[in-house]
Amino acid sequence: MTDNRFDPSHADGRWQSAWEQAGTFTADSNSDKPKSYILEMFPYPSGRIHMGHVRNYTMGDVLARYKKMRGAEVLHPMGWDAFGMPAENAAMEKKVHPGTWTRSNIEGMKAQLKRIGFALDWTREFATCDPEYYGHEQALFLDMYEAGLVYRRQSEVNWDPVDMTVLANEQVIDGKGWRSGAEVEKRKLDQWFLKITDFAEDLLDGLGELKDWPDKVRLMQENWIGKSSGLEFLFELSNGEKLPVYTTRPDTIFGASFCAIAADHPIAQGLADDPAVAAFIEECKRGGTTAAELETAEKLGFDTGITAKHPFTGAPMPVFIANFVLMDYGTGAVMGVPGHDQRDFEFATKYELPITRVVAKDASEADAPMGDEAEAGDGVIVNSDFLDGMSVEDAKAEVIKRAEDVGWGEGTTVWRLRDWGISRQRYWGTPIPIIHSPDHGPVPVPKDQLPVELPEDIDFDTPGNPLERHPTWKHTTCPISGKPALRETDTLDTFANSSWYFLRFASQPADAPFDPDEIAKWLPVEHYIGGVEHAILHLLYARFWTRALSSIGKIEVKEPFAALFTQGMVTHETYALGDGSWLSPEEVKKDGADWVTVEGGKPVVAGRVTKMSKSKKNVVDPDAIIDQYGADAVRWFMLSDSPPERDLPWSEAGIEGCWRFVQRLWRLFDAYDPAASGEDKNLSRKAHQTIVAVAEDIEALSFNKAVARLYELTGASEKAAPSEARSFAIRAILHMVSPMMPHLAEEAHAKMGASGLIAEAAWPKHDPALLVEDEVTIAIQHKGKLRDTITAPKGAPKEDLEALALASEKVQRSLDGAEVRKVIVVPDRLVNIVT
RNA sequence: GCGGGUGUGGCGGAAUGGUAGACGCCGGGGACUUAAAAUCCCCUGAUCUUUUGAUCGUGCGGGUUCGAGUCCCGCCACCCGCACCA
Repeated sequence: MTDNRFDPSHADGRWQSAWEQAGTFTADSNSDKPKSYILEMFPYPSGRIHMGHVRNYTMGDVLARYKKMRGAEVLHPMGWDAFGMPAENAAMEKKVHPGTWTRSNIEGMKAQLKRIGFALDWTREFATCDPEYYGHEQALFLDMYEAGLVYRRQSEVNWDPVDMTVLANEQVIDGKGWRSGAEVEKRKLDQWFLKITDFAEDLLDGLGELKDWPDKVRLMQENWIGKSSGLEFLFELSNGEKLPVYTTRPDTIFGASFCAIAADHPIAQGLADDPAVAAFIEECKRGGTTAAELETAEKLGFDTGITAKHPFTGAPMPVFIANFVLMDYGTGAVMGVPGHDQRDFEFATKYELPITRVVAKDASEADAPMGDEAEAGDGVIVNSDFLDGMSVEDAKAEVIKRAEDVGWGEGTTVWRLRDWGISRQRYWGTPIPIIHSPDHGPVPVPKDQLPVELPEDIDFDTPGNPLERHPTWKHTTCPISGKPALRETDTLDTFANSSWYFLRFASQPADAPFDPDEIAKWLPVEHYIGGVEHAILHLLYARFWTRALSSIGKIEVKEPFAALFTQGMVTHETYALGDGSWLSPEEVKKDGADWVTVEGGKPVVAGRVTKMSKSKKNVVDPDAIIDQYGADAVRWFMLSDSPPERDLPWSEAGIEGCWRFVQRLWRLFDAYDPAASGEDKNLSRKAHQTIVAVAEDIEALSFNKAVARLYELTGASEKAAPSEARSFAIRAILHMVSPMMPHLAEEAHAKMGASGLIAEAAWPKHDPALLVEDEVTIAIQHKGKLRDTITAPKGAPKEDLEALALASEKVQRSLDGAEVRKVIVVPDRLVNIVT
């Protein structure tokens, strides 16, 4: 008996080699075909590929292979986001060079990716730690420097005391370092910044054109950019100084009863000689910034004794130092309007400051008492002199106009977005190509001296930046004077590396970061797929670099990613012993309805389905699964069942089901008879309908639906007797599953005697004439409930359907002699009888 | 607090306002086999009913409609972002 099974352990490797030898997935920029750039977020080489990568790259792979079948020249590259702190941590823990560690991880992960059979153009592979890549990045940095988009200033930074480095605001989560989890400290350091705020308006407006991005991501970016408009104006203080404040509610200015300044505001700092003031400032800094702490934090203030003169009434108002005012937003000072701002309300209540109503539902409620919270809503201005009776909107404009006329203030726009601090006191990153000259200050490294390469001989015996303490590396000469000078020892934030890699994939000349003509051919990326965790940081920075490079004439394209898709996580059930300690899936087995340990049979609690994570031991290693079931079963699993944007629960039973289907298909392909004759109208129609539907599903990234339809057509083909239509259906299935299960498809394709690679084949053609049903099932309802179904010719006239419906025995029984008042007929669908 | 999302069988999930539960998984029964694996066939929302069938059923409460998982109004629960941003 012949072994009629598909054997991935032989087939997978064979076809992977065949594709590689044929250069099947090498993108040709000079092709006449329409271009299609499919990109998944490149991985950080942390050690091993995990199921999340497999899911992400399988989706992109299906799109890439599908696009190729539809006649596109596809660019589907892969590379490595290779700089970053884990490599340095490994260096410290395992005494291995970050480069060695990274390159070895890349080698291992590349081998893993190859086993899955992704249709990647490996000729374009690079790692961001390649001197060639980061050298070009340094060139781009200098281009931005020359264009005035880079500047250096002393700034208070978020200092991570564990990682000994500066963190971007985005990398501080609840007051803790995003990686180390350590409480972030404030330090003043000279830092390099990129002027992302110059592009705040463009980045915000650009979101409107990104129709194929998830609304969620666009909203998150919109909030992050945080545009607000209002009035910035000056208060004259009793000590002769002037205090600038910013408000979005100039309409409520007559309700102001105090001013509040941040603890690190210059005026507060100027008063810090007073021990009481100094103590209060200290207290403000101590306050936590976690959600829970902020929620419950009491509004605290310190009355400076200074008063501010109200710009309209001239009334003196106390100036407080307050713990709820942030120095780095607006001017670091606010006017307090307790009636219409909740924070001000709480503050005024505590310090017994006047709470005046200046907005009311209508003019007659001007004297309505305030409740126990501020009224931030819309209404009519009251108790406000010349503003009385105006709408909030009109009053805002009027106050701004008067301030500008007299000259004590002006309408402004304030952004939540800050410039991007890119200096990192780290070794494993792109060296910032600047030389600090004693005579000329910071001087760019001449471009012909790029790349500024990292030294190999470094030590990680002590915390801090190894570049800083390297004996020779930083010593160089000033490019202008030739005198001894020092290199900048900070490296670029790793997010810089991932801010332009998609350009380098599209074009990689040796002597330039990219060729703009090549970029124009491929960009924007048609589908960009990755995790939603990059919704703000990476995606905003990448958009910024693209716009910045566009603004200085390096490229034409303004938005890098035409469509974004954020896929869900791969999850798995968790298992724990009674004491709460986690168990891996291999350590447990099912005993009837219960879970027990494999060894000892101790009872196990099957817990929540959560993201695969090492700490919960619910990780499934792709390699082990591929060993057992081959690449195609895993790929099929990744596409089945769950919609791609939702989480996908991994299960042993599920992968076994996929494995069974792989074999089912194999048997079906094996039964293929090219010479079969005879008709099978139903199967033919189903095959043609499936060709259309699966294409639509893939284009909508609804892989789970495409999978379901392929199951259906497979089932129907299995049951059908040999016919020409069945042979057509089998060929169609073969081609339609080929982007999803490419190894099986190639193997079967070859076995059927077809020449060439199915990876190079075209998507099956459907015949529109064969899509049409000639008979349809009509639902018959009585009072909106289904009573019977009948079969009728497609396009049957309404009267016929009505007659057929009324002729139904079941319908007559349901009617039970009642008078038919109305009959609704939807052609080819249903008849609803109303009594 | 603000913003966004989700809610359908034991589970993952289908369903242009028109037969709810396609497809897959789990489960049950059977065939084949010395046996097992593999494979194949049947059943599988709930309740009642001998069959025919009937009633209920898409988080909850209303509404629009001949007809609502789908549209409208009001709630609830869970998940994810952001957060003292003036």
